[in-house]
Amino acid sequence: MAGSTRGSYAKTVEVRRGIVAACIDAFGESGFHGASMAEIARKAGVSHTGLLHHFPRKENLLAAVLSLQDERAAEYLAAHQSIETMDAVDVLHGMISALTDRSRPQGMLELAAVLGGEAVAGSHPAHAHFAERNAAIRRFLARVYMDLANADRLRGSLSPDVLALSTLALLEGLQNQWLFDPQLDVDAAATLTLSAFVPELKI
Amino acid sequence: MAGSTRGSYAKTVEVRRGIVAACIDAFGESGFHGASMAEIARKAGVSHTGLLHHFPRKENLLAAVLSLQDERAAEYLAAHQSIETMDAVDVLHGMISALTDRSRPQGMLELAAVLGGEAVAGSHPAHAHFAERNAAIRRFLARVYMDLANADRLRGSLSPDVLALSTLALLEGLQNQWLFDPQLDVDAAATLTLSAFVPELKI
DNA sequence: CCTACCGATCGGTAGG
DNA sequence: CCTACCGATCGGTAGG
Repeated sequence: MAGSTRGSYAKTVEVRRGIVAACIDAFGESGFHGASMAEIARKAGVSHTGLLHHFPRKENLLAAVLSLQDERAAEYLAAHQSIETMDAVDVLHGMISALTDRSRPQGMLELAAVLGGEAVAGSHPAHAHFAERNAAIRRFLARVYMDLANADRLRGSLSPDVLALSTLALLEGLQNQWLFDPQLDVDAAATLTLSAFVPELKI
Repeated sequence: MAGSTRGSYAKTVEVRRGIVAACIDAFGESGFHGASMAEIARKAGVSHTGLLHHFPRKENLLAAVLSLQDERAAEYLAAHQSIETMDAVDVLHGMISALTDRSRPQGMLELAAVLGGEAVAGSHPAHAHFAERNAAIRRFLARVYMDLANADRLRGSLSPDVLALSTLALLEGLQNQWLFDPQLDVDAAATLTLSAFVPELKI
């Protein structure tokens, strides 16, 4: 009957969710190449072959994790109002406070940093994904800075494109430094540094 | 006789050098976990077991590569005058121009970026090494900025420590962005951004 | 004939 | 620095 069918589907969804959660854990800890299918299966509480039933290839796990990241990012933007109605300075503040936000579901943040770092390698299966993701963030930030420039809320003579590139580099770089040394106050460093270009960011 | 002994040593040194060069290539392309011992042996022109004769464990290869990096960095500092006699602004210029310097021996630069990115993972065998290396660079940069502050050649109110942290984050972040998109003019972005704090850096 | 898995094991390759 | 291998594990697949 329909009930049992729905039950089956529901269980599949749940198991797959658990597997992806295990991947976030495993990839965030050891990277894509450093994590093994066996380790992921163990963390997810399924057998090795059970894991393969749901995700026939290791790269399918990577794709699922990257999709979830994109989904979460879209949800975040939707929840925190649309980009259109959000003030540019609030956008920057939001990106900065996300640097060390431990309240984010599980280790999504560390995962992004670890995979993004590992994907610097040209042959990494997620290299193209992060290249496109970085370009998208730069385009987004360039619009933010363009808005600020048009409203005369920018200090200095740097172009929106240069500011976008340097901001992304600074934030990603600070996040990495923080993962190497959680003692560092990278939120303050980000705010103080960017306030040289966006005075309203002060404090 | 002494001659043959010397010959043996010379060959060992040469073979090991070739193996380390192969590692720079392989690790820079695929990362530590992504590269295989077989691939490294092939690149170095030795057998799998020949490789294991010189480096019994994969992590020994990583250690050799990291040592060579440290050695090269020390040579660089020695060649470009001692830090003491070098002007602070020239130091910053040098670090910026190193970002995309293709003339550096082989792929030492990409290697550093790929391993440094991969080592963001807490369980990575080079994690502690890069944590210490980052801390050393921050200490060095803090001294550079302290010198500039004492000579009143700094703009703004950021502390040397914050400037050091943000500078390292910016430069490493820009290097990563450049590896994802070599079209980007990251040297200009670095110079323009840092010139907000060090006016003499202009152009 | 589907699903959600299992225990066992494939051929090949990892580091050693 | 080679051939001949190991115990374990890799990603992936067999039948049920």
